[in-house]
Amino acid sequence: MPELPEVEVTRQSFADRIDGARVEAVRVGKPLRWPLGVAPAELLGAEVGAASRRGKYIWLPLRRAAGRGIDGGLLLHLGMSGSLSFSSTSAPAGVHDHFDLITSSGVLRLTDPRRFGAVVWSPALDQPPASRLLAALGREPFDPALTGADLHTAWRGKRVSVKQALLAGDVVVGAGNIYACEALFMAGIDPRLPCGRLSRPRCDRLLEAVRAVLRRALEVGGTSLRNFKDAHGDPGAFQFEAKVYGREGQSCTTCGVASGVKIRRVVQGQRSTFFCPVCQRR
DNA sequence: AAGTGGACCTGCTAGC
DNA sequence: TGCTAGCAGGTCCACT
Repeated sequence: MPELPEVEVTRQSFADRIDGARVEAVRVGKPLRWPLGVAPAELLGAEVGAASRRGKYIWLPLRRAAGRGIDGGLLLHLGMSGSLSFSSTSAPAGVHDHFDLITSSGVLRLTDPRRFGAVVWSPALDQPPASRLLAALGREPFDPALTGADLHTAWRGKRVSVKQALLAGDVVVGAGNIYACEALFMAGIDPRLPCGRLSRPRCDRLLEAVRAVLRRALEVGGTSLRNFKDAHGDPGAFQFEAKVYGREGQSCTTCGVASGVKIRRVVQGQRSTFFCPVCQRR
């Protein structure tokens, strides 16, 4: 579920409420992608700080307080199917609830059927294991210093498709399968084009499209394909605005109304890519 | 070195 | 109705 907008919407939906809370208990369910890396008891009594986001990760700082707890933080990732909820009451844990941080302000709960998500303790963001997990991440899409020239430079000479290059997230983070498809549509670029063949102006346009798509998704609370909800339990609405994602065989909203041009689906790097063969050019 | 494919794990849906 | 194949929002790792 979670690409940058979903992660950010989730973060915003609980950050204020958990800030300053005291960790009272920790419940660990089935194993997630990586081990927690700390004995849950070590966290008890720690004070929670302001949750931040880097790429699709959420960093929840913890501080030793009143002689209890441990300095560091939890790095959370929602994987493919994860979501976080924050509620003042602690409902019984369901089969897919694999981590509860029970605090004086409420319970932060990770629900993740496929368990590709993770909750990893780290002594600091810039120390392992967090630093190692974040090391390969590209720039934040809304970093004002990031320009199309950065994409152009990073992709020079590379043969991977621009769609896969976006998904790789080592130049610019945040666009997953849905938003990469949507951004390429908005920019009018064929997703199969080798990224090294993109002209500088098209890199500018692509970055602008990535930003526009992510910004819009943030505005409407992200995409809820199956069951994404923010920590309040509210779903997003971007799925109603997708122009290509999941629309294989349907008419292109831009050119297909009169001409009957249909959205196509191809597989790139074992992921579905949706595009308009007319609007998106090589 | 860059590029490709497999791995992780579970649930849902379309099709027979 | 019941089974199976195929698909799903991510990303790390091993191999060529």
